[in-house]
Parts: sequence; C-alpha cells; structure tokens
Amino acid sequence: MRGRRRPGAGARGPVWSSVAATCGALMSSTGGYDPSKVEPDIYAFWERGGWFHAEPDPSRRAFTIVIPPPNVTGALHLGHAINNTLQDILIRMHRMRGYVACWLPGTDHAGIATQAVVEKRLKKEQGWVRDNKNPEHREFLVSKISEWKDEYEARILGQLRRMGCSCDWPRTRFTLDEQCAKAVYETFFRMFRDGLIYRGTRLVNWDCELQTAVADDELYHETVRGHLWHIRYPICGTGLRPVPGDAGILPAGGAGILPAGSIGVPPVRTDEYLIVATTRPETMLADTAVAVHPADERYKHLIGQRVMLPLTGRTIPIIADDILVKREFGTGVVKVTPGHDPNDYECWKRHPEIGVRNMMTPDGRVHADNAGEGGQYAGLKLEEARKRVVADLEAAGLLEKVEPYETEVGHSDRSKTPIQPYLSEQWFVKMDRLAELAMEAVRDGRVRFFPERYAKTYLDWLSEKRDWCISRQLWWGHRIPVWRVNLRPRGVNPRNPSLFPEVRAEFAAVLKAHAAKIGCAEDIYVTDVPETTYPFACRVCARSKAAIDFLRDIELNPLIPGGPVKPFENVKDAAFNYKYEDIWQKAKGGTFVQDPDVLDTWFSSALWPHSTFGWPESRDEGTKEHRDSGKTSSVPPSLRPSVPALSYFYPTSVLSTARDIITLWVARMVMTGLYNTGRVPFQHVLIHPTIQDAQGRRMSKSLGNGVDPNDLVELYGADAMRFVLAGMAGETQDVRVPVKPVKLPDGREVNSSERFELGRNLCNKLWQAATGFVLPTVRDVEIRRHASGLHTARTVDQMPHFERWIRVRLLDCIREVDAHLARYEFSAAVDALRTFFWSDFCDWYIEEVKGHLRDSGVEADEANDVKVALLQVFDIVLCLMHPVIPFITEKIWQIVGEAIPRHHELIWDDEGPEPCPAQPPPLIVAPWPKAKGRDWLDAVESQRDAANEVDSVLGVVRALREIRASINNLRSAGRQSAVKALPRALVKCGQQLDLLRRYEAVIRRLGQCDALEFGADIAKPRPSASKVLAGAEVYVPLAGLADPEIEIGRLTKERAEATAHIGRIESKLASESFVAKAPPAVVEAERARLQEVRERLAAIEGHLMELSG
RNA sequence: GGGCGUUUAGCUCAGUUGGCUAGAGCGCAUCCUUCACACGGAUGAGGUCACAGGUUCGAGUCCUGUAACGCCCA
Repeated sequence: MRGRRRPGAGARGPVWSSVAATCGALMSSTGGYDPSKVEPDIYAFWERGGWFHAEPDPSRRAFTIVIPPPNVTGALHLGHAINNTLQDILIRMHRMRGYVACWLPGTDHAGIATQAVVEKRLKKEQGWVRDNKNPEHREFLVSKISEWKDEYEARILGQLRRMGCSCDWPRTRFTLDEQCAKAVYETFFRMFRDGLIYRGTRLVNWDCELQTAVADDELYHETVRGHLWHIRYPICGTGLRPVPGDAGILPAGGAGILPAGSIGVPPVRTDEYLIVATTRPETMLADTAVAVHPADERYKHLIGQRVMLPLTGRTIPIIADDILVKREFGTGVVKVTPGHDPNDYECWKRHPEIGVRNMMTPDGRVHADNAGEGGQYAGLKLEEARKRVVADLEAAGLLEKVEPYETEVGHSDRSKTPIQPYLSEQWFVKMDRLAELAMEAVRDGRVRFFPERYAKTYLDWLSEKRDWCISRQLWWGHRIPVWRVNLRPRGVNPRNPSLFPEVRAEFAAVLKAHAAKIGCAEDIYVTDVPETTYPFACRVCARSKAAIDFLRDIELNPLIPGGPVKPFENVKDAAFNYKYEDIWQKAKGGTFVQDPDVLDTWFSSALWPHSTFGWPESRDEGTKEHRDSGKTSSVPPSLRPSVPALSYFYPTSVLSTARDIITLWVARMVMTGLYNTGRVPFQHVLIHPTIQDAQGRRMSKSLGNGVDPNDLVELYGADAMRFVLAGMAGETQDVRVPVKPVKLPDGREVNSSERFELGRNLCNKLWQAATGFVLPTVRDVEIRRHASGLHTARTVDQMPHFERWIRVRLLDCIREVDAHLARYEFSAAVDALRTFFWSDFCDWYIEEVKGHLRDSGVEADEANDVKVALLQVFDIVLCLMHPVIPFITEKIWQIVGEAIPRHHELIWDDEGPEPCPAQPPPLIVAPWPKAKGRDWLDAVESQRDAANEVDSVLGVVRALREIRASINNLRSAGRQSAVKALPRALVKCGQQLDLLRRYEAVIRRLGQCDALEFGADIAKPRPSASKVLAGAEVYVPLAGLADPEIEIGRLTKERAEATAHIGRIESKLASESFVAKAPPAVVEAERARLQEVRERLAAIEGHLMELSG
C-alpha cells in the first residue's frame, strides 16, 4: 500500500494536514475523544444554520412533538434526560427523512409546587409569611415566583441544549404566557358556557400550611403513631325530638347554624352510653350522627334514637349504615363527621338528613361556629384542641379508654404537613361526556399507546369519570376568569326563584351592551345557574383579555343613568316591583369581584398540544416575540408561513412521557383536544421507562440519589449519555441505574453511574475508527460515477466476499434500526447499531480492509473500490447513528467533508426527491439511508448466500485464536512466555478452499499465524492441536510450543460437549411423536444437525486417540 | 383492596409467531501495549431462566397457582 498513493493525492496535502490537525485538537490529553471540545461548537453550528426551526410546508409532511413541559420548580433530572433523548432521536430521524420536523419546547408553571418552593425560601431567608387577605402580598409573591421561574426556565432550556435537543426554540412556550393564557380562558369560557364547569361544595384535601386544596396525587401517606380514644356518647331518652338546629348544612366559612349553648341540655339516661372509637377526637365538635350496622343485634333497638354529643350541647341521631360500619371493628359504633372525613362524607350523602358541619378554619384552627358549647375551643390549633377535648372528656368521665394506634395519615407533598379533609367550595369539570370522548379515541385507535398495555391504565381511570377539581387556593397560576356581583333589588322577594333567570337575563343584556362598545360582547357569559347562598348573585365568565379588563375595570354605577339599555325594563312580573337603580345599590363602588382561586396547572397543560400552536387563533403568531429577542437565528421572510401552524402541525405525531402522568395529563390532553379542536392531540403515546436507583427506588432530591444530566455531560459527553439512555428504553417499565458519587474536575461531588462508560467508550471507538483509520485510508479515494448506486467499478457479484458481506450486514442493520424505531424500541435499535459498528465493521471489516489494501498485488481500481465501499459504509453508519449521538457524528461528518468534499455523493439517493448538492449538507439534514426500493440494493440482497460464506473465514480465524490462547494458557502455567504468533498452521477443507486461500493474508494476520497451508487432503502433523469446524479442520503443530496434555484437556471437553449434544438430539429423534407431529423442516434440521455433530465428534475422537496413543 | 409490571450470568438488561448448545454490556480470569482505538484487542469461566403444576412432540417463551419486589389507583 505504501508508495501506491495516486498522483492526484498530493494536491490534497495541505487539506489533509489541516484535517489531521483538527482531529488532534479534539482529543484529550490522555489521547481519547474529548466531547467537551466538540459539543458546544456543533450545537452553535446547528442553531446558526436554523435547522431546528420548522415552518409549515404543504409539499412535505409534518412530524410534530410537543415537549412535556418540565416544571420550573427545579432542574431536569435523569428521567427528563431519557424522555428528551427519545424525543430528539425521533425528531432527528424524521428530519433526515424529509419531514418538516417540529419539536416544540417549553416549560410548565407547576402552580402549587413552585409557589411552595418559593414561599418556603422567602420564609427561611426573609421571614416572610403570606397573608391571604393582603393584595400587596399577592403581587409581591407572584413577582418573586416569576423571578424563580425565569431562573429555572433558563436553566432547564440550557440543559436541553447541552443534551443536544434540536428543539424549535423560536416556538418556546410557557404555560402562563399570553398565548397559553388565551387558550386557558377560552377553554374555561366554553366549558362554563356549555355547563361543563360548575362550582360545588366538596370535601377536599386541605393543606393548612399552604391553605389550598391539593390533588390526590400531591399527597403521600405516612404511618403515624397515634391513639385510639374511646369516648362515651350518652344516649338520650326515647321520644326526644331533635333540638332545633341540630341538623343543617354548614358551608365553609359560613355562619354557624346551632347557636352553641343556647339550647337546654335534654335529659340524658346517664346509665347508657354508646362508645365510639376515634383517632381524631377533636373532630367530634362537628359530628352530626353516630352510626351502627343495621344488623347489629347490640344496637338494633337504638336506631332512630339520639345521643348527646359531649362538649357541644347538641344531640345527634343514631343511624344505620352498613357501608360505613364494620361490626367487628372496635365497639361497632362510629361517629359520623361528614365535614372532616371522606367516608363519613359519603355516609352523609346516603343520609342527607343528618347534615354536615365544619369545625376548622382554613389555617387549621377550630372554627368559632363549631367550637363546642360556649365556643370554648374557638381559635385553638387542632393539636391543642385535641388535648383540651380529651382532657375535658376525661374530666366529664366520658373517656372510656385510650389505646396506642398506628394510622396512615396523608401528608401534603408540598408542605410536608398532615392533610385535613376540608369542606370547601371548589370549581369542577364534569367528566362524563369528556371522558367518553377521550375513551372512544383510544378504543378506536385514533390514539395508540406504546407499549400497548398502558391503554388500560388510561381507560380504567377515565371510566371512573370522577369530576375534576380545577380550583386551587393559590396565587401562581391562571386566575379563574369568573367575576361575581351581588344584586339585591329592593322590594323583590328573594324567595321567588322564578324571577332569577329574568333578572340575570336583563343584567346580561346590560353588560353585553356595554361590552359591545369595546368589541367584546361575545366574550362574556352570564351564568344562569342560581347560587344557593346568594340567589341574586351573578357570575360572569370572560374569555378574552379585553373582556377580562372590561370586567376588572368597569364601574357599575355610572352605567345606569343614560345607559344604552334601560335595565330590567322588560321584566313584566308585577311582583317584581323595584327601581333599577336599586340593583346597583349593593355594587356601589362599582366593581365585580374576581374569583380569588387559580386553576389547577393540569388545566393549562391539558391544552398544551394545541394552545402552543396558536389555538384558538388560526393566525401564526407563535414565533414573533421570541424572534425579537434576537437570541436565535431568524428565519428569512420568504420562509414565513402561508399555512397556519396549528392546522399544519396539529394533531401532533407522538407524545413521549412517563407512565405516572397517563391519567393526570395524557387523558386530559385528549379530552380538551377533542373538546376544543375536534381532533386528538397526538397519534401515538410513547411511555418511556422510569429510571430508578440500584435498589429500585425512584430518584429524588430527598433520597439524594438523583443524577443531573449536566454532570453526566461533563463526565462522559452528551452523546455518551444519550446513547446509554436510549439503550435503556425498551418495553420494560423500570430501569435501574446504580448511582455512585464521583468528584468532578472542579471539585464538586456529584452522582454518576458507571453505566455511562459504555457510551463514552463507543464514542471514542467511533472517533478512533474515523480519524485513525477510515480517513487516512480513504483520503485519496476517487469518487466517480458508475452505473450502480454502489459507486464502484465492479458490480456486486464481482466484489470480494467481504465487501458483499459488509453490505448485506449493513442492509440488515438499516432495516433493524428502521423497524425498531418505528415501534419505539430504542434499545433494540441502539443495540443493532452498536453490534454492527463494533463487531462487524471494526472487528472484522476494517481488519479485512487493512489486509486487502496492504496486499501488494492489489490493482489501483480495485483498491479504489475498497475505499469507496469503506467510506460509503462508514458514512451510512454516521447517518444511522446521528439521531442517537448527534454531536460526534456531525463533527466527523464535517471532517470527512473537509478531507473529501464529494463524499456525500456516495450515499445520495439519485432517484430520490432532492438532487445531489455540490457540497455535503450538514449531517443533521443529510438523507436517511434506504435499505430497499432500489435496484442496486436488491443486487446486494441477492448476494446474501455468498456473503455468508465469509463465516468460514471467520471460523478459521477464531480456531487459530482459540488454539493459541489455550497454548499460551498452558505456557503461562509452566512459566513459559506467551507465543505471540503461531509459527505454522494447516487447514484441511474441501468446498471453501478457494475462498480461504483468497483470504490467506487476512487469516494469517487476524489469526496471528506466520505460515498457513491449505489443502483438501492435508496431512495432520503429530502432535497437533486441532479444531473441527463445519467444513474444515484446523491443525496447529504443537512441537516446541506446548505439551500435548493441554490439547487433550481441550479436546476432552469438546468431546463431552459433542456427546451431550448428540444425546439430546438422539433422544428427540427417538421420540415417535416428535417425528410424527413436529413440522418436517424441524425434524429434518435436527437430523442434519445430528449428522454434523456426529462427524465432529468422530474427528475429535480421532485426534484424541492420536494424542493419547 | 383493585390494576399493571418485574423475577434469565456477580451487576444492568436482551431473548420476535413456542424449535440450533439461552445472548449482550459491565465486572471477573488469562494473554497481548502488533501499525485507528488499553475509553483497546484476543480467549475463557460464569445460568435449576423465582417456585409449583398444566398445555404441547417440544416451554425462558403459552395457561393456572404461589412467593418476593416495584409502580399506579382506591
């Protein structure tokens, strides 16, 4: 090979030395590939080129992903890293395939989580505590949270960039930004108008610290050691009537119905008690009944009577309830406190006559309205009240006994304080119709889950159709766009409900007329649902910003005189006798009051796939504000869209997410997507595995087992991290990553995992193969046009076996990658790539190419063909690997392009839609390799049998290596130095003789053997080590190398294996039923195998006899 | 309590519609710094496929049950 450089090569000398310098500069001091010297520049290169940005192009198909917006609560962790790696792989692959690939990034405001984090910090650092009634506090806190959000949003988006995510940055959205807010208000408005949103009193999980309702999924349960108090409730005499005010609904914060202590204590039969057991004795203040099992003989006769509720001066009924009461548990009597226990709440629904009471204030104190007889417990913290109640019961002789008791108590994930069930007014979305729509979309396949089994999780949850509580008593979020004003027309009988709709209709007309002046009449909606607490109250829902401003700023008083419409003049009812001025009396000062609550974060993230693309507007304004920031490349005006983004990119193609939010998020996106747009939000839902530590625990800050992707990028490089993460993403639902602490160069100690070494090693291998072998080898390649797409002078059937072999393997690799990625089997795709590159390409093909080109007899044309094939296969490997490890592949591609400017012609599909450009395009937009559909690909495919013959060459090489290793093994035991190369070996074979002779040089080099002899009837030297292969036998003379004993040991082992194998096959074939029932092909294969193994055994035994004899 | 999943080499995981002697990476042992790569190469050891039944000519794979672990929902 040396000295055979083609004449033209000299002209490229300067180019080559610059290429070599570039490569050298990108290595670390220890000689390996250094990703930190490559990745930042390559990312900047992509961003500058604008290839991440997607604009609608009707001539091409769209491939769209919206990122599951990470919480701005904190930085990204390994779970985000795997999820975003998978999304980027899909996006990059489709971009290479010619799709308009749009990956929309953004973040989520994560209402309660973020507010809790910031409040906690303010409390710790400044001693600042929120006062819910102080509007300045609201403003201050929101501004502080905004600062936090800005900081973490920047950090999160920075992490994504570092990982190499090819997001469409100009489209970045935030769930609280104006565009998303518009969609939120619009959706709320429509649902409100359609009667899908209502306000109701419910028992919610109440966080007394944060003073908000929290969702079930924001709870965790903890076992708490407590007590079980047994309390005596005296039974009242029969025939007693209920004390007035004993029953009744008491809304949260409302007035107490029973004036405590004002009613005389009824006579009590002090000889009889019912004993109830409770873990929360203080809640007895709000008991409204005691319950027994209807079939319980002990208490049957008492059902319908009443007990005296100690400390309150109230009596409450004894009811029968077979669901609430378990006869075996405790005394078989339970207290019923519907306002403070979910089970009791359900019981109240079955027995509405018992009523419900509330004894707690939002901050966890005893409410004055149910603070015991005389209000003696009012204002006490619940823990304090418990002590006092227990003490007072004991003093009154009503405490039967106290037992230690362990109980599961729900805690708020955000404040870590115990959750109180609390009765409060909340907003709800009715689920029945929406859930039905969403279930249908999965049942009929418009939305498909990968893996499929997760569809069940989705359907099971939706089928419960539990109404969705969407209000949160927080400040960080979309404030509920509903305003309320109280109307109290003088002279109107509030008990005449028939008038309410008419009043409201008139009122709506006035409002709309005024709203029309600023063009938002259609953007306000007055509910026609009467309120229980204030019949003449009006609720108005607004959807546009203009309408919201209108309601916020409108002064009611000045509207009336000389207003455009004379209000209520159409109300005909004579009894409705009032002056319209009076209506505004109560609203003096003139404003509507907006609902103080904000919406559940999931309400806005549910809209994410369509709100981010501009819904409800059809204009494409999505990218304007970010372009103005000047941070990212601008898109030429000629590329500005003529097609609206929403209709082009929506429905999106795939949603990739974790399984724990299938119900919370995925289901809700499908519901709102269908409700708002009539179309599903995505076609496929990809559920990636959950990453756990070595003990199977989820990664979390509190456990200290979390891993920051940035640290992995620093330690191993982004490509390495991505490669390993993609390799974890199979069908399984969990993957374990053993975590261990590591010191970074800057001294910080961080969590890492050895599993990422695999990725680093692969990248280094790729780098070494590219810069150390492929490039120097092909630097003088001539790229010429030839008849076939293979770009070689020879046709496939004229090529050497190894070249046919590597091309066949390459086609298989492409097909495997395609098939696996189409089914979202990332780990299998990555595995196929690694095996092909490492084993087939590096271990065998490159080694063969070395031998081939160094063979002094090789013709120039032939040598060029070898180089063409090498470069072509390597370029395709770069293409296939690019979606997984984009940085290093892009860099190598650049270097190849610099050295060989026309190399991309080798992989261009001349029959494809795009003509081959003069310069190589960046790899990020290079064409994805094809594996079929072209004549020359079919020609390669037809060479499969010939390619497989290479196996016999590999077999001989392996045999030589094995024999040498066993010889060296023996020599090292005898303290002899190892043999580097076998001096001589003989290969006896029939059919493959020509092929083996052709590859003699390769076999000698790879098999580490100085001299080789081939022949059909070659004589075996004695003593020899021997290896029996399928169509050949390999002999290595042992004289002077090692004692034949080693060979006897080796052969004895092989004989045992062969004998056992024969035994298994024989017993199989001896079974009549096997021969009769198994498919003939299987039986035939067994027979052939038996024959083969028998022959091998015979040969082995022959060798053994010789050695032993 | 209900649902989903997992259990295969020391560790982390593959194993297609049942059919060659169950594979990979890491780790381990031995050898090799030979000319891309020691972040490498070669060779090897290592498995009662959780357990018990069943279906089948044949089960890691299908069915039933048991156990352990994990997650989700109540």
